[in-house]
Amino acid sequence: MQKVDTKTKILNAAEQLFAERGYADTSLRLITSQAEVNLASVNYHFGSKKELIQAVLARYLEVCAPSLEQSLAVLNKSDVPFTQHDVFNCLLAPLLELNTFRHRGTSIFLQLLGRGYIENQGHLRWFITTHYGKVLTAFNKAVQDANPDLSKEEIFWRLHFTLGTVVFTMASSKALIDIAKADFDVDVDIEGLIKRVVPFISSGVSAGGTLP
Amino acid sequence: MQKVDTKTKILNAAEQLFAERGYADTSLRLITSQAEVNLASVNYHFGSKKELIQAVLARYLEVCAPSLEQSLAVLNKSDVPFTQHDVFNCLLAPLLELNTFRHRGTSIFLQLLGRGYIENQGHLRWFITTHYGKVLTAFNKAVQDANPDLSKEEIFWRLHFTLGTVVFTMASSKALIDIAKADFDVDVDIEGLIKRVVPFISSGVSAGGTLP
DNA sequence: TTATATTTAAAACGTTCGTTTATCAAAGGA
DNA sequence: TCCTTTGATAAACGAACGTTTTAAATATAA
Repeated sequence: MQKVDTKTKILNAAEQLFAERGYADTSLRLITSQAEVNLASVNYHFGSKKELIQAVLARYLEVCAPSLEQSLAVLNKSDVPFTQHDVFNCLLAPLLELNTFRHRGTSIFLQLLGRGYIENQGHLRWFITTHYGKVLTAFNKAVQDANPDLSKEEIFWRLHFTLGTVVFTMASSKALIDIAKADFDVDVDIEGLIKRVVPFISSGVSAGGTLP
Repeated sequence: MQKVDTKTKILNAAEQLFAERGYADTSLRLITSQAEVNLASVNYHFGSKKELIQAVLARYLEVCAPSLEQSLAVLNKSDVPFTQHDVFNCLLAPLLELNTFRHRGTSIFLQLLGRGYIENQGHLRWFITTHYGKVLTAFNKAVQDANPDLSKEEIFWRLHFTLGTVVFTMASSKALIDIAKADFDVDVDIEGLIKRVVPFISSGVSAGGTLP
């Protein structure tokens, strides 16, 4: 049995609890007791709770961001026209790749991202933006090219609607999956959830103008 | 100048702060200082913070729920077929009606609802469900009738996606409106936001099956 | 080995929170 | 009138939190 150092034990326990309960509702005492390390070691290794949160996210961003950038770059460099469906597919592969990086990695990452957006903590918004700026710009460009009929402003709104859909779905994915099991006796995992949400948001983004 | 009693002053200050900052991030001390009343009066008049939160929501539910029920009942009793667009329009009028009940009432109510869903406080989920059970059932039936090709399970998922879109949009409406003003120099109010989100979710709910 | 740096451990600090208590003023009814 | 109820106010309570301090233990290098 390999020895896992304290820093990693903290990160593993923290990402699980942050995803399940949110950042504010997860105390350092809960994390350290779950990780079976001392309370003070969080501040020793990470400096503060804020920096721990950023470190938890950083582990995923380091894996995900380059993969996403490359995927979008291929699409944007291409000469053949592409659809909104292609754009979302660009996101899908790098996101699902996180499941090989860690068990339930995709779900955890999207939940962490969602919690960060929902809990109004400026430092996280800033942290994500600085690490995701290039990806977001590339993604925005791809969506514009896929929907030449939509104004930039319309795209702005619809991408935020999309973000809301995904973030909310992931943040409450556990509850949704449990309800689906109880009400419809179906087993849905995170991949099944994504497969169901993509048609929804694809159709929404490419929808016609304001209803008559 | 009419005298406003302490209870109402607390409710007014609380709903504003809850909508802006969320329930957990709004302390009773902030509420009572804003309302210019004594700290202990919250527990005197409402019993606890939980009950204050429920009282804040109740003021809106009492106005909104009957109106929504009636609106949906008319639709469900009708013999002529209706579309998804009609269903959402059923929600629109009672929701916008809240703007006459209170300044920015629609926005505040949807934000309160969204915060309640996002902040995983069981008592609020329970409170909303018991007060909204009939409306939700009627709404669900209307959506099924408007989309006979979709299975109940598919509708279940898409309605939760819709909920996520609306809730997230409303919870961050202030930020979104500010960004839109800065980036596109447009003034969007809550009504404009709804007009933009309805095509998105309408198209999403009625979308075709899983993408190939 | 000794000396130095790193990591763990326990305890306490200072703050904020929801809630409770104790006291007092005002109002209402018999 | 007196007495009870209702409401307002200041003060304090106990718990939980992030963080800091202090000291001991462990690893590293000379």
